[in-house]
Amino acid sequence: MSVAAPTQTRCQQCPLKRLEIFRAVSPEELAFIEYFKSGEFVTEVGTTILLEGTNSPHLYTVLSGWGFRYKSLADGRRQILNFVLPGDFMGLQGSMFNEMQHSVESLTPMVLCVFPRDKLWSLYAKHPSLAFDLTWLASRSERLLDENLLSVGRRSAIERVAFVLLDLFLRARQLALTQNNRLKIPFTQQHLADSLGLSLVHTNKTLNALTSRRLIRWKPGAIEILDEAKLAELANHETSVSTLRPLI
Amino acid sequence: MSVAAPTQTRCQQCPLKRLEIFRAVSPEELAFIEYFKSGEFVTEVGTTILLEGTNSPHLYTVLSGWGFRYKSLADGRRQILNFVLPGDFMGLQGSMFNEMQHSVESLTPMVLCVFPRDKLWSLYAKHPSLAFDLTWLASRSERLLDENLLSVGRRSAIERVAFVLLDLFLRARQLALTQNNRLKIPFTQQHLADSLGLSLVHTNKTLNALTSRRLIRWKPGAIEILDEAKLAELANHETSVSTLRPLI
DNA sequence: CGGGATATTGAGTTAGTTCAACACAGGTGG
DNA sequence: CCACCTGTGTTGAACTAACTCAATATCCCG
Repeated sequence: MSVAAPTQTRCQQCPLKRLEIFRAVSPEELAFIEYFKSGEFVTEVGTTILLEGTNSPHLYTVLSGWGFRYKSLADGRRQILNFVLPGDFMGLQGSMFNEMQHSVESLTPMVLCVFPRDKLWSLYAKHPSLAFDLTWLASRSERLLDENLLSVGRRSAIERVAFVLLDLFLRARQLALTQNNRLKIPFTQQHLADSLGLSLVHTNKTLNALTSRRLIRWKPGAIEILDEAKLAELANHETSVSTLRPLI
Repeated sequence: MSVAAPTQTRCQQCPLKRLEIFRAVSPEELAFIEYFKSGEFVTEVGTTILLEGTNSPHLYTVLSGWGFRYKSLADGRRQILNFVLPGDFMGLQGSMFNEMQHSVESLTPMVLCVFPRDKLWSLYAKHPSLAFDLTWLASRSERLLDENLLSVGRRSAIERVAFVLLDLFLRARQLALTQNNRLKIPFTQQHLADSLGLSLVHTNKTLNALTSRRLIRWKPGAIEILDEAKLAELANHETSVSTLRPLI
C-alpha cells in the first residue's frame, strides 16, 4: 500500500478524459473533483482493496488496471460478481451501510483515485451534477449485475462463457484496451469459472468448445475474438445501450 | 391502468412512514416529495409496469403490493432478478440510460407513487438529501443482487431455496407483512424457480425436502418458517446490515 | 360441473461436477 | 545451468445434481 505524494495525476490530465465515452466535465466540476480526491493508491497484483465485513473510509475510481468484486461463502466457495475496469467506481456500499458486503481484489497493478468518504456529502450538497453521475454509475453497475445474473441463472455453459468474454471484450474496447480483436486477459480460468458459477474443469472444456467452433482463440493471458457476430448470437448479447459515462 | 385523482394518499399520511425502518423526513423534504409525485398508479395482478426495451417516463415507489423484476432471453427463458416490495424504488435505469434493460410485473394489486422523470434533476439540484437517498436505494438494490448472484452461482438447490425464502421473510417482516412466522406468498413455484435459476420440478422437490427437514411449511400461497436459525445456517444467510432506509 | 392453471410424483437423461493424473511454464536457489 | 517447485492448464473417467418428459392430482373460478 503506497500513496504517491507528488507524482500524482492531476485531474486535468486524467488519462480517462481522452476517451470519448466519458462526458466532458466543467472546470468547476474538475476543481471539485480535485478537491475531493485525497490521493492515489497504487496496488500490486492480488491486493485486497476492499474486504467484506470491514468498513473502508475510502471510495475509489479506477484509473488503470483490472480487478474483481466478489463474495464468498463460509466454506470457501467464491462468486465473482463482476470485473472492475478503468473508470469504474467502487466503495459506495461502504458509505451507505456500515459494512462492506463484498470484497475487491486487483488482478494487475492498479492505480486508484482515492476519495474520503467524509467529503461525499459535500459532493451531494454542492455538486448535484456529480451526485447525478454517482447515481449513473450505481445504475450502470446494477445493469452489469442484472446481465450476469441472467447468465448464471439461465444461460448454458457455452452461452455463459461466450457472454462474459464478449462482454469483457466490448467493455475493454470502449476503453481502448484492445488491439484489433485481441485482448490481454489478466486472470486465470479459475477466475472465469468463479464469475460464471461453473467448475474450473468445465470452464476449460467450454473454452475448448468455443475454440473448435472457431469463435475465439484462447491463450493463457489473452483472447482473440474470431467471430464477434456469431459470438453475440450464441451469447444472446444485446449490443449495449450507450450514454456518455461520467468520469468521477 | 388507472390513476386515481382525488383519493390519492397525501405524502403526510404515507403508510410507509409508520414503519420504524424508514428514516424520518423533514417537512421541506416532504413538501418536495409531494411536489415531485405526479400521481398514483394502481395495478391489477400481472400488470407489466416497466418493459425491457422501452423507455418509461416515470419512476415509481411501491406503496403496497408485490412485484418482480426480470429479464428474458430470446427463446423465452426468464430470470427473475429480484422481488419488489413496499418501499422499493424502480425505474431509475430508464432515467440514466434511454432504454429499460429489464421488466417489472406485479404479483398482487399494487399501489405505486408515480414520479415524472423530468423532475428528477430538480431533486438533485434542490434536495441533496433526497438525492443521497436515491443513491442509498440504488446501493441497496445492488446488495440484493449481489446476494442473489452468489446464490445462483454458488449455492446448491436446497441452500438457494432456503436463502430466498428466509430473505423474503426477513424483508417482509421489516415491513410488518408477516404474522408470527407466517408470510403470504403471492407467487407460484414457477416464479420461485425463475428467481433461483432452477427448474420448476426441482424447485418443487426442494421445497418438499425443506419441509421434511421441518425447516419450513409450504402451502401454495403461504410459507411458515419453522426454524429460522437452522434455515439461516443452511442458507449461509448473514443477518443483514441495518441502516434507516429512505422513503422516497 | 368443467376447464385452466398450478402442484406433485416418478423415471430416465444429461449437463456439469469431482477426482485424478499429467503437461507445461516460469522462477528460484543450489 | 540445471533441478525442482509451484501455479496453471489439459484431459479422461466416473458420478450426481438438476433437468426433461410425462402422467396425475388439486384447486379455484366462472
